[in-house]
Amino acid sequence: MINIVFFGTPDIGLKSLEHFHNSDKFNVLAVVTQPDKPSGRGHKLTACPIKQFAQEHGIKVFQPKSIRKEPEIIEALRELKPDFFVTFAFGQILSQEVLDIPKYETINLHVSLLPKYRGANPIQRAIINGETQTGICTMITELGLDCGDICMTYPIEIPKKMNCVELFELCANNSPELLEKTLIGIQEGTLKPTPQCEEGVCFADKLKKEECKIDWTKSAEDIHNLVRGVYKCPGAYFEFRDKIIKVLETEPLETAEDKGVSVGEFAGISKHGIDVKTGSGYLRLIKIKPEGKGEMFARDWANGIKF
RNA sequence: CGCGGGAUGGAGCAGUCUGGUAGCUCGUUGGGCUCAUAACCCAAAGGUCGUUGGUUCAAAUCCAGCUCCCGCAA
Repeated sequence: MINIVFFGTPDIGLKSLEHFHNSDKFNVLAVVTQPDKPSGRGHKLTACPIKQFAQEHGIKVFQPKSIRKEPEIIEALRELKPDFFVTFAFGQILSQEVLDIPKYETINLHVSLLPKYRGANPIQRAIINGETQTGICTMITELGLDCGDICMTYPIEIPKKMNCVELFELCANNSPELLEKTLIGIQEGTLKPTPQCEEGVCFADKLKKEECKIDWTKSAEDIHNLVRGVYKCPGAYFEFRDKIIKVLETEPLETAEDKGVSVGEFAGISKHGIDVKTGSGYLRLIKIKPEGKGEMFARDWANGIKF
């Protein structure tokens, strides 16, 4: 039986926590997660998905504001005598004092093929940049940003039409197995972590709202990548009559025919969607979500607009 | 009590301020035109206007309560 403490916050780690909880090879001693925050309409305090799961299954929960500065929690973790810490989208930086607690190691799961896309938003950045492949990997957590030695990797293909929510799910689904193999490998001493290659390091910065505004002078392909890369979180958008129109699904068109409109204007409306001229090629808007409204086909939206 | 938008035939909207015949763009069904069509023409079906109560001769519209959906912000 391997004793672990799970550090995580959003639902991408839920599958992994669930896997450890249900496995008879592992024992989840406790969960460490971010404090409840006001969220949603009405600013009600909301527990994160990891905390909700832990509470429903009677797992002890710690919620430090900053784990480095709360000796009581650090002491409590030490007394649990864990074999491993597992971190997965926790959202706080650990201190060396914390890293030294587990008997073996602190293992982090990162959703990219390191050393590429270190940082906060690797999944979305990979899609925005038009990557055709990414992956997940486990690593030894060190003090720097996603710079520890790599334990195991698992590549994942990104089809041209996949959006970030689908990719999130793929990563989440493949994570439990990789974590399990990593922990067992390290415990048995059969797995030797290897340092990251310093060549090819790049960072996936946090997404800024401004980046999600569609710049029609870019190519149809680039905009398409942005749309699926930030799908629903927070969503690519443009403005129309002072309203924000989010774009959920698009398709770059092959046609080279010039329809005689300027960049950013609607070149045609068909039952398939709305075609917009971009800096290079045309982009067909298929599904959108106007401000204050639900998700709808672009065609339906156009029906209600009086041009 | 964070700020705001919305609920009207199957879809998207207008109409609400100023109460008085249920409207627009589509979709569906049938018919016509055409070599042909996703194009065009004609016709039809389809709505307790979110819900409850109030005001009124009369409420989608005015007043009050309730339910549900969504955007911002965090």
